Amino acid sequence: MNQKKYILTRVGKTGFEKKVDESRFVINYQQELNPSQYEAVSAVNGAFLIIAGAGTGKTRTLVYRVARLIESGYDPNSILLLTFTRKAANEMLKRASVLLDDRCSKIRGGTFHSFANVTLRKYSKAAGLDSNFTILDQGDSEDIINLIRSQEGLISKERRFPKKETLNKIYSFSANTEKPVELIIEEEYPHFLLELDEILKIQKIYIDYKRRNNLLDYDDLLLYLRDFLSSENAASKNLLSVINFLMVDEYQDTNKLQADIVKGLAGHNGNVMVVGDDAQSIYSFRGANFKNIMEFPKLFPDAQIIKIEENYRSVQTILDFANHVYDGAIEKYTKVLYTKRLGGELPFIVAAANENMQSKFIVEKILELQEEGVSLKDIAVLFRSSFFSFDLEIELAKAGIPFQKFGGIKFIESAHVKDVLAFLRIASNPRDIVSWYRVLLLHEGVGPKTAQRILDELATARLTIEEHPGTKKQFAHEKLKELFATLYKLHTTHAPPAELIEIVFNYYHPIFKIKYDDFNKRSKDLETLQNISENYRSLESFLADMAIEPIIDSVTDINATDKEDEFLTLSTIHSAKGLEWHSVFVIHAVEGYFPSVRAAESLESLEEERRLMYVASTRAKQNLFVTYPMHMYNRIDGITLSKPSRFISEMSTNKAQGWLVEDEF
DNA sequence: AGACCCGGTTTTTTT
DNA sequence: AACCGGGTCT
Repeated sequence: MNQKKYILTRVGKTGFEKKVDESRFVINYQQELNPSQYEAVSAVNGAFLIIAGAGTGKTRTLVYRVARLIESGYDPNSILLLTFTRKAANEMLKRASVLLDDRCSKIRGGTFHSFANVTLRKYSKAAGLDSNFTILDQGDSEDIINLIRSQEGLISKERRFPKKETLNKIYSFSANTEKPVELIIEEEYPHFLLELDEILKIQKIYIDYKRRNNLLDYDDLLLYLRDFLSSENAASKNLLSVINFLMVDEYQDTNKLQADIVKGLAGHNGNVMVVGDDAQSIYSFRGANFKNIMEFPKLFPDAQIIKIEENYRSVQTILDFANHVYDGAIEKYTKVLYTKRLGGELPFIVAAANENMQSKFIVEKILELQEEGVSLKDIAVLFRSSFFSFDLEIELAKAGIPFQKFGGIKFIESAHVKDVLAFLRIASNPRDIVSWYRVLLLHEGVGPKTAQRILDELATARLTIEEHPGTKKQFAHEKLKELFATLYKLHTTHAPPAELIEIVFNYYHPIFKIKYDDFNKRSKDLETLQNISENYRSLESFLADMAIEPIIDSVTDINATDKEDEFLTLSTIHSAKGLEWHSVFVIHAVEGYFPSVRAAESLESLEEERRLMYVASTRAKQNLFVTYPMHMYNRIDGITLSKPSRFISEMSTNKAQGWLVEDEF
């Protein structure tokens, strides 16, 4: 293995790969790619930063590089492709397989988090973990923090103390940016500076709590991975010796912690290619900073920079519009997007009398587009926040237009799904206290206090999963006997997840019916959960995927025509990242909504809103409609006149056409 | 004391 | 839809 690595390095340094005989490849790379794409694709050894604007064929470039490396004889298993979502990873693997052959699907790929999960379970011992650790989602983390917060007696009216959401955000931001909590509070939450000691104390208890109970939150996955990679132990060397080529997509949205992981994964041979676009950085709330992409050469001093500027996606009029949006940015790196797709209609800026008119306009326009032969799957409606689409969803349902919504409340976050998963999580990891708490609270007569007492008993091992509390006088609830018996059965039955879910359902069903008035609607979600579980053989992988991967959205979001594959896409702009459609609507372009009021506080966040508009408008290939309601309802003032978003009011008149929709429908 | 019920409030964005 | 706070019931 070592010998091979040595030879490869030599070839790279002598520039051998530049004289490769192209005819030995199945794919004609030079012909199918433009010169800058080709330069990126044919790169083999070394560090590369690819700056690629929207729609310039980023994915294409990565896909071709994978194919070329494999054609060149490298083991697919030695290529690791980190992407932003599982969807993106699968898409790339699929495209690469079509392009070349099935070898392409053998490469390693996924998100930073999913890669961390797989790696940490495989090398759990070396990473200092139990292999059956439970992954906490954001809600779980908040629940634990809240529990600690109330135990510490920090909830009182006189004292203004950060809420669980805020605490979690502070800790997470600290982990992702690698800045101390103290600094985060100074910079972002100076009003909590007086509470610093308590905030740090809670963090300490939280960290300790997770460690004791075999729990990892999202950030821990990355933290443990980083530390594992930088540790000098045999296991991590073993892993690194296999990974020969690292590729990272959407690099502009990675943060300091992820940059360290990149360094840890590629530091041993320096073979790394990252692809990104500073103009599309929209994840600063997760600690990403668009300037980080420019720091890449600091991480790998020999890095070569390749720019890809020709856009293949959109017509020129849409690019002009998008470029104008981005022109307004204060800090930017010059980049010119151009296309050979001249012509195209000017983007529309549509003012509707009110929100409902906006929805009706969109429905009307979609029907028109369909008549022109545009398929529903080529149309998307994008928005800043997921609740902006509520009114539209109703109108779409009335018009019988099937749609699927991405972003916003997810199937997995709904209370009833979390209930079921909690049972399974206890079965997998009896030390999963959050799940115990959740499950205990489902029972009549058990509230926070009783649940906490039972948890204390469990923590001190005076009570175990096999010993129902009915034997202890203080917990003489008949119901709990049955609960413990069920959990014990789940814990000891080694069966596929689908069978275990069956056991949970039997127990949970009566509770479910009492707890939720709308149990009929919700039971569809449970069916879906069971269907998903059929695909898994082990409980652990099922639970891990449910925590990390954005599986599917709530069935309640899908219009009656369930299995239909022709549907309209409704999506938050964040979830639309990397995707494209023939026609795109961007709704609610109103000051206070997009850009959001919350962004008004700082220049940086306003800048990010601008990039968000840039991302939204560059999703469109042929038609772009930016709409806004002229009147909006708000609880305090009733119906008020709204102000169009600065991103459209500053648009020069030759870059868009204005339309007005009044109550004519 | 602790559980439970009601009603009002509040929603950025994601792993 | 979920969270919080306050008031009431057991």
